[in-house]
Amino acid sequence: MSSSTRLLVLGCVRIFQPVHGYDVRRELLSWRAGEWANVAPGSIYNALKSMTRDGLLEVVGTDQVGGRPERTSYRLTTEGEKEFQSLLRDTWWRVEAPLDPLMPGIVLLWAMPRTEAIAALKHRIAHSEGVRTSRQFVIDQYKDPMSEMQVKEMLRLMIARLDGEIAWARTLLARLEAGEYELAGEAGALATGGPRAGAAEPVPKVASGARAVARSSSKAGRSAPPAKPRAGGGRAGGPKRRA
Amino acid sequence: MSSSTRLLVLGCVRIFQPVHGYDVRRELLSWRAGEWANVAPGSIYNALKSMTRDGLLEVVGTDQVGGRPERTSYRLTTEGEKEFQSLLRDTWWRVEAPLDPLMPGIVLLWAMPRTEAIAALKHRIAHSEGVRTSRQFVIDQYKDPMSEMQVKEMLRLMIARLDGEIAWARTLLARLEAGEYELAGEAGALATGGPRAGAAEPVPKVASGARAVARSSSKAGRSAPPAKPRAGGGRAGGPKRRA
DNA sequence: GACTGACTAATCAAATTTGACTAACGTGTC
DNA sequence: GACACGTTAGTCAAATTTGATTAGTCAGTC
Repeated sequence: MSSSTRLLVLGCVRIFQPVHGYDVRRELLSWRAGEWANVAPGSIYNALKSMTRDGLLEVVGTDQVGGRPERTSYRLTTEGEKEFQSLLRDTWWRVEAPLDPLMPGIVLLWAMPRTEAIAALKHRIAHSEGVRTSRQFVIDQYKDPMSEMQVKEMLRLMIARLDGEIAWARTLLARLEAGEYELAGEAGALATGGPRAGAAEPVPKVASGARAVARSSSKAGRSAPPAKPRAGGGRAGGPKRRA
Repeated sequence: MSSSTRLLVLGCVRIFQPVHGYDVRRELLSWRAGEWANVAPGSIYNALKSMTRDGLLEVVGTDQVGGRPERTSYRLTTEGEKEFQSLLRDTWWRVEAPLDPLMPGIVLLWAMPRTEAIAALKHRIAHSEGVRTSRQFVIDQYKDPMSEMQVKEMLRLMIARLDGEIAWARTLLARLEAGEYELAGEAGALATGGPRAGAAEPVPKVASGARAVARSSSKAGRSAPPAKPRAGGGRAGGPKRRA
């Protein structure tokens, strides 16, 4: 399973050990972990099992109350404690960008009419501001000193990310309202993305036109299929190409 | 598959149709889609197949060059075009928080020594600023007018999110340096998270102590296992509990 | 006292994801 | 020409994820 799930389950067992799966599940769900990590019921029981197989957890025993399903209780092994420390460290030291559900939308934004894009952006901004306010409100109201850090810092990070997204959305909104970019149904924009104009040329084996898509710092020298330039002169999957 | 993958593959086929899987794969990988969405080779071929089964795509034909594996070419059906529009719309109108790999770290931060937490935060800030600069640089250098929007806006959103995270990290850093919160090995903090002090009480069935973890706006009234208060008085999975 | 609805504790089939692997083909080079 | 190396095109077993479903318990209520 993903290292997030491993860390979360390991951490949860570590706190409450010995615990059984259902308790871990309730705990994790009470953290709203389903909203920022992959923790569906099945994932938890699976994590418990596979980490037991890997020697990170061990079964303390099983009990049964009435005719209910048996409960299996787990606790960390020494290995598990090591792995927990290691995963926690990794999480904090490795800087990873979160998987962003909006990215695909951005890459394909040109396929939307400008009016809708503008409307959607306005909606996103308003919505995000609402969520922002509500989160801030929770922080301000929150009094339990015991879970100060976990809850408040989580909320603060959420707010910070929201702020970032709101700022970006405003900028893009301004650009779109100013007529920047070419969206669906405009000028030379392609409506359905059918075979590109100019696709007549039989895609000659050009040597290696640079295709600078998000050429960032991290992970230099990947061995993945290197971008091959397409007919049309190294476009990055863009829709445009005047006929 | 996830709707991100569906949208991405559908969008890609839509642009280049008719295309075969390998081309979609190369294109998506050239978008660095693997970094912000689930697009491994297998996922793409699977998406192609299952969307064909669902009637969103149709096979145009197959060809073969020499003794290489056969290539199957796909294009959108009318259904597929509708689904594409619908997914794109959804992506833009539904405001979803990205799955954040740092959240588990925050929830479990108390299990780390303060010195390491501070060091890690400093490292994160420095690293993020570096990435930020590099992204900005790419934007400034980027001249291809054809893919202006896709590339630049993606980078701008990444930068905006980074800015948010950096701001948050600075704040938390300041708090930690000021001695706020109780981390591993400090005062009444629990070292290993073993059975809580006070766990002697056999977890009586308390009625319903509110357990306000990230009680935010969205999704009121979930039917998920509602937080059951634990022995120890409604702690939110926190580590603390003075003996 | 039967019924309703919520809670407990998982399980399982189906769908999805991963990424190493295959196997033919091209190109350069010694 | 033999060999290394990268590319093309996709496959497949294994691991993981999903979430509906099972099946019994319990508190309230009509």
